[in-house]
Amino acid sequence: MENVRELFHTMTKRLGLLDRNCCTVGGVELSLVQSHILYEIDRMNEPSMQQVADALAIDITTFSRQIQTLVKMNLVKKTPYSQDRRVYILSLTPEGKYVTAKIDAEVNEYLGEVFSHMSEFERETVLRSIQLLNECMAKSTVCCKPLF
Amino acid sequence: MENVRELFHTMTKRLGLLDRNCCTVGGVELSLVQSHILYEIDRMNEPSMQQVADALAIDITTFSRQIQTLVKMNLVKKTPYSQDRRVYILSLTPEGKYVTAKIDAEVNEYLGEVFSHMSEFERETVLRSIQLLNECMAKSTVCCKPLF
DNA sequence: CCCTTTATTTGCAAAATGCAAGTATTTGTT
DNA sequence: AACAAATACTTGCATTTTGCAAATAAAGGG
Repeated sequence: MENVRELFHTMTKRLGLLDRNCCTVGGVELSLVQSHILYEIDRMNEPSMQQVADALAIDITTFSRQIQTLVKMNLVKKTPYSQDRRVYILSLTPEGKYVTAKIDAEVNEYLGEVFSHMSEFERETVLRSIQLLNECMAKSTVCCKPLF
Repeated sequence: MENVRELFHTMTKRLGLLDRNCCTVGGVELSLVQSHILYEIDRMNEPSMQQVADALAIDITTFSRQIQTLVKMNLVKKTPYSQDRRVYILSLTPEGKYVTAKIDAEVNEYLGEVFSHMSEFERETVLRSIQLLNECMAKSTVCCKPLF
C-alpha cells in the first residue's frame, strides 16, 4: 500500500507502451499523439481545434500542425464554422473513422486479453476503480484541472 | 462496463499530464522521458544502460543520448563495469538523488490529493486494482511482453 | 470606430527520434 | 590460439516534434 508511486509508474509505463504499439493500421502509421487526437475528435461533438487541443492539453501550435498532417493523410476534415469564421470544426473523414475504429478494436483486443487473466468479479472491481480514479483526478486542484 | 477503452483513454490522458507537469524541480528542467529514466535508475539495482533502456522500451540510441544529457546535467553517473568492459553501470549522483526524491514527493503529493477524495476502503480497493492490472498486463502476450 | 480578446497559423530554433553504420569487447567454435 | 558471431554502446545523419513569439484574421465591447 505504501508504494503508490511505484504502482503508478509501472502502470503509466505499460499504458504508454500500449499506445505506442497500437498505432500502425493498414498502410497508415500514426504517432501516439495522433491516435489520441483522432480518438478525441471522434468522441467530442463537432469540436473546434481549440477544444480538442485543450482536452488533450496539447499546445495549440503543435496541435495546429498535427491537424495539418492528419488532413494531408486524409483522416481529418476541417470545416469552417459559419457562426464564427475564426473557428474550424474538426471531424473524421470516412478513412479517419475506419482507422479510428481499427485502433479501437486493437486496443480492445489487448485489454480483453489483459482482463482475461481476471475473474469476473476482479474485472468489475478494476473497472469501477479506474472510473473512480478518473473522477477523483478530475476533482484534483493540484494539476491540469480543466480537462473536462 | 462496456466502455473500457474510454476509461483507459481518460486515465492515460490524465496520467500523461501528471508526468508532464511534474518535471521542473528547483533550477532543473526535466522532460517526461528523463524523469522516467531517473526513476528507473533509482529503482533498479546497479543497472546497465541496456537494462534501463529495455525496462522503459526506449530505443538504445535515443537512450544513449539522453544519458549523455543527464550526465552533463550532473544527475547521472556512468561507471565502467569491471567484469565486462562493454558495459556501463548507471547510478544517480547526489544531485540526481535529490531531484528524483523531489519529483517523487511532488507526484505523491498529487496522488495524495487525488486519493483524499476517496474513503479508506475505496483507496485500498483502487490500489489493489492497479496492482492486479499491472500483473495482468505483465502476463499479456499481445504486446510489449518482456518489460519485467 | 478603436481596443481587447479569441482562434488559428507561421517562423524559428531547440530537442527528440530512429535507422544505419561504427567501435570495442566478449563469447563460442574449431 | 584464431576467428566469426554476438553484445554493449556511440555517432552520423535526416526527419519529426515541440513550443515560444509574432502574425493574421475575426469577434465583441465600450
